[in-house]
Amino acid sequence: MEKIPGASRRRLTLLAALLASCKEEKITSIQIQRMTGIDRALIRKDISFTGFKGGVSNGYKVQDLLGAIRAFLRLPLPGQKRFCCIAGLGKLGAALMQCGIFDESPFKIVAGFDSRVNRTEVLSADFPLYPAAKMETVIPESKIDFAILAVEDDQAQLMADRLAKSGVKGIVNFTGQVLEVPASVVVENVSPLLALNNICARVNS
Amino acid sequence: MEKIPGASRRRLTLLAALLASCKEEKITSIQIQRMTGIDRALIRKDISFTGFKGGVSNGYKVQDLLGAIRAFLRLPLPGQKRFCCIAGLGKLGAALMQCGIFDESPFKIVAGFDSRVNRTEVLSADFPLYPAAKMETVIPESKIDFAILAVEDDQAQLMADRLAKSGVKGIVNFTGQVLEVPASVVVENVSPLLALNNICARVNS
DNA sequence: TACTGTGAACCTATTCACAGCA
DNA sequence: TGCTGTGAATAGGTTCACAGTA
Repeated sequence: MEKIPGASRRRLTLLAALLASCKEEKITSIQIQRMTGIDRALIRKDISFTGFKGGVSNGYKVQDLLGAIRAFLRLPLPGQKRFCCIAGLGKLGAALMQCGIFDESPFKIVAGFDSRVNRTEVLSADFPLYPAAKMETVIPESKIDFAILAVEDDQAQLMADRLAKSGVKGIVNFTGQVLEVPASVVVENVSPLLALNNICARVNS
Repeated sequence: MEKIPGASRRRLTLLAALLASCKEEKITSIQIQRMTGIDRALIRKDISFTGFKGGVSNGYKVQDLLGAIRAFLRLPLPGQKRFCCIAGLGKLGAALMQCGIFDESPFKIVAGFDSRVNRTEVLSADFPLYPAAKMETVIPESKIDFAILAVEDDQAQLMADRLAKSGVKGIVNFTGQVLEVPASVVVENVSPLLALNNICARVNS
């Protein structure tokens, strides 16, 4: 992929999510500005990075633009499942695996891990649950690329180390811990506590 | 607060989280670089924005630095609870309210809302659960500043509108929807799907 | 007319490089 | 020596302004 500003990449990912749920046939940069708060010139600039030139005087065709962004960012399509696992099957991890948000998505949970045997035995899912000790073998065998980390904070770094060692490329971090990972692993922090703190810092500034 | 780069503010919030769980007495910018991947010069620059000058040749005192960052960003301390609510008591919302991650935090969930009466009646929590129709009265009365949005995607914008109208200052958005909110409301997107897509975009770049 | 696409200007953010200090 | 703190240089990101187009 051609090098684009990291900030543009994040906005384009967000724009793809927005377009995916857009009911209209066409959309303009001004409408996108209203929906996202991002300046319309910046939106057009971001779109221009993708090489998409389909815009005409009354806006972009939603599906075409979405396709262009997905292709440019190499975002997975719903048909091309990427395999994920959940590490940590407490209340939150169990809810994530059961709540169905991945159902229509390009991501498929194919394994769950917990260090407590009773969790993997008590819970049921339409994919296998393993004791955490099996991570190093199951993750490569099941071709798992991404992990959702939902363990207790005090186990977070330990599990992140094992996920990294097992070869995952990315971790969605629900824990409050800041994870130290090799450069080959990317982390997205989605801790509700961190998010609330970020909100406080933004509100107070 | 003096104006600082938005990127610095986010990093300082992350640094505060890291320091809060740091067991050592002192820490250097190089150690922080190792733990976070952020360049050490940038870390020192960020710290200098807070006005903290406590660093000496063998690093920063962790507690002092943490205090300085919290004061500068006006982050809440565990003792000064900020009141929050959860909107959407499905599997994910219910797990968030029960999993205890807010227990030791400066955030206290004081209300839950769901548009389905059976959810508010079936679930139990140590704070009251209300039908969504009560949001506009309960939120101001209970002095709720922040909301955790965990409804189904198709209700997300509707609920965000009502939260905004009820006066919340910030929304932690667990849904896959991009929310359109007034400028007075800040949104932090923590959708696992968006996070996974961001990871894909970063991995492929 | 109302939009897109984009060079150029401007502003923000990051890195460098080094003085100052324990 | 090994760190912090910070001005200066560079790189990155955003906004402006306008030509081009349906």
